[in-house]
Amino acid sequence: MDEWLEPNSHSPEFLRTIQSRIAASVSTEDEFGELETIAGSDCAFLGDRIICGVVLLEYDTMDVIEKTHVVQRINFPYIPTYLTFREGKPIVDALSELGKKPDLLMVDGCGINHPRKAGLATHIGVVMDMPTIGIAKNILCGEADRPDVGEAKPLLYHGDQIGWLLKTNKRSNPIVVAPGHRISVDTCLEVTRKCLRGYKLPEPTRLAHMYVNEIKRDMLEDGHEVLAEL
DNA sequence: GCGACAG
DNA sequence: ATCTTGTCGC
Repeated sequence: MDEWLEPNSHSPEFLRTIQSRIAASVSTEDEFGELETIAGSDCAFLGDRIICGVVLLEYDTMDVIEKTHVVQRINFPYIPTYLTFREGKPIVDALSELGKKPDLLMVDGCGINHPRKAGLATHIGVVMDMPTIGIAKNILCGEADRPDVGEAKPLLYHGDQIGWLLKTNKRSNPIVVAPGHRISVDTCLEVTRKCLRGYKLPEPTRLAHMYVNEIKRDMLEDGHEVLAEL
């Protein structure tokens, strides 16, 4: 349903209806085979444009296979719990430009650790019917104890575990890891840990973040006349 | 009613 | 997310 990423109405009631349908379709079971590739996505902003990039990696080595990106006009404001309607479409478009679909997508944002169980990673996972994991730098909802280095503490919400607070290294604040779609709470942590290379963020998301910022830098140097700026 | 609140 | 240099600490 195209409506689910670019709603005709921006009324909170309508948006919540879409999210409740997403939530009704989420699976937190491990529904995927052996992982050969994994992709990460992230977005940057410049003027009235959103730059979305996707980096495809080889799962075993974390070697980069391919990168794709799209630049679109921003068509929705940032409103907590409605991030999907701002970054969802661009991510799906950049993802569709990959020559080969990833076995799993790591998204910068929440998964089921969302007030209505429909974070960005979950929304994209359901719409694209693919396994996804949400990687956030801050908690949107839920509570958890502070993990020690290398440790993960359960993120609880209404008595249920919806993800983890993971401290990936000594100098960084813990990150929030949660299932997006077609993956369990335990497995999303396992996969995320295998993608760590000493940095705060797992490689898929970290490289996607660097990628979109490179593009943004290039846009500022070259033809910035395309931008509406202020 | 007040505060919190992914990017 | 974005505006931005240096600086404290391991």
